[in-house]
Amino acid sequence: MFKPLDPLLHSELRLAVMSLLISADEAEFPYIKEQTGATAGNLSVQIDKLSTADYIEIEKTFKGKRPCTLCRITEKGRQAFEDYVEALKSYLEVNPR
Amino acid sequence: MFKPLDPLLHSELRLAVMSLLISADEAEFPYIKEQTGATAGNLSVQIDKLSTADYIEIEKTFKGKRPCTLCRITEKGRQAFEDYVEALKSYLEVNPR
DNA sequence: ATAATTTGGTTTATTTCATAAACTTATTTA
DNA sequence: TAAATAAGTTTATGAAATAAACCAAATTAT
Repeated sequence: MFKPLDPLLHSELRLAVMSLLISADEAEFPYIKEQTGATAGNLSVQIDKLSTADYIEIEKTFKGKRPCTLCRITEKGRQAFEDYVEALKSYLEVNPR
Repeated sequence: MFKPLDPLLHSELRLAVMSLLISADEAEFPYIKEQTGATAGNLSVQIDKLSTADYIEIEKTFKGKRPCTLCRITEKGRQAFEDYVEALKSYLEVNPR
């Protein structure tokens, strides 16, 4: 009846990050921070978790002289997001009985 | 960009409970337990929270000689659920940029 | 009849998690 | 060169989800 919800995605901030990355080739840490309204610390932690799960990949580069953290969604992440959305539907649709 | 998600509803079990009650006049504790696969303890706690927030109302009756806990969604709960679904969409829709 | 089991939960404890606060290092700007 | 800003990371804390333990009444088995 109710499909289990991937706990890694069922989190407001991580879901927002994934949502951003789904429709962007890549995004920089400060951009994600601004769009989500998250604090840097919280964002850092959540990005770590997504990265550890291989839902996203992190590239540490430089933009001029400043460090720049680039985030990209992986195929695994894309799939997980799709599955999550699918699972959510089982909660949101009105189930006739 | 991302609408905040009502933390009371952004919980797998509470969302499942609300989802059940949205499409049922009323439901008994054991039925909800069975449908959600939750343990009685967890369900009891989560139902309490929904009830404290006036998202659902609890009626303690008897079914023959046995106690029977009946749950019903309130108008406030129905509205909160709708708002939650609306907010969720901001995370799930692919945002063109 | 009474002991064991089941039903229908509640209360308490534990573990995880989200978030914020504090800190670090390098770079600009005043 | 001192202060402020940028770009994060690490640590600490408070809340929350879940499970485990518990309780009372009713039913079933011996």
